[in-house]
Amino acid sequence: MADAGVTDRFRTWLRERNLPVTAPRLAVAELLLTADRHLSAEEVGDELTALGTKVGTATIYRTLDVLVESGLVVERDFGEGFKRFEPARDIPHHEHLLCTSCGHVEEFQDERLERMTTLVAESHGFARQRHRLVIYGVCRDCQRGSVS
Amino acid sequence: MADAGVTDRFRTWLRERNLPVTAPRLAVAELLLTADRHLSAEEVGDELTALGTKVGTATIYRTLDVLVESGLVVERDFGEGFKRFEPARDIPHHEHLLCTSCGHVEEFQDERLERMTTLVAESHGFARQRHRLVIYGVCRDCQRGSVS
DNA sequence: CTCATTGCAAAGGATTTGCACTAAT
DNA sequence: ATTAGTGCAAATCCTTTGCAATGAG
Repeated sequence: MADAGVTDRFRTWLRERNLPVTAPRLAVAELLLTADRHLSAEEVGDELTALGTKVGTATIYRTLDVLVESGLVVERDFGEGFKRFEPARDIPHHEHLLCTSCGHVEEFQDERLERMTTLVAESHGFARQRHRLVIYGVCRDCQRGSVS
Repeated sequence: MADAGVTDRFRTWLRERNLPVTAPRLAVAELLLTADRHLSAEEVGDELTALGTKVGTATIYRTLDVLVESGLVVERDFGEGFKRFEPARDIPHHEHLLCTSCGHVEEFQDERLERMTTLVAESHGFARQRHRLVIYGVCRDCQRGSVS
């Protein structure tokens, strides 16, 4: 299965700096790197428990930090009161659409945004570092049926 | 002084729905409505204490809720781990620039953003509700001198 | 063996809530 | 008098930290 390869980058990254390659770390990494959704720390824990690979909360948070540091995972804050994590794909920078009804997240890109934010920052005397755009709305599915 | 008039809108709003017009509420409202910065709940409390008008934390949060409900104040989340509040001015919608060094906040407008986000949302099947854009960078002041 | 990681439980920061008490109308 | 608001402390939510036990290299 190709999935095994997903955690290899993390394995390598750990070995490169003589950090222990442990089962909990690999479990979190594999789950997150193959995830198709933007997961919260709690969700990561729940999914792992469901998979029979229970990992302590502290370890989850600590591993998430390591994954973010490794650059394999990106941390997101959509103003929900907690953070979500997504695998860092090749996409250089992308924005998010968040369904305020079910929490579903979609992504999109817009190069104009990059230029626009740089110009705005400059005109205010700011040295731009990054930006964050989130569009809130109701997704297709939620617009239809009841979301019980 | 013209400042007194600032809280009148809040007074009226409260009276209209038979809600008690209390000293703590007016204190929070006056401070916030005349603020020139985006304040956090904690800052509101500190400033009030400094002014000799100490208000309990719970009351501050409860009053902030009321103020937001009244539409006189707007709540912002810049991903700092806490919320900030600003008086709702006439500006229909504006974006923010946040200095990652000192926390200074500046605002700007861009009508194109409104249109762009609506189009993007539509193309993804989302019914757009609102959006949030924050540009992070280092402000002019922080780019110079040391920020001790 | 040695040092980093793990897990649990306690600690933290921001915000909320329960409740007896006080105040607005 | 009523009814809602107030402050305090306890409680919650998400996340971090202390520490003894465990495991990777």
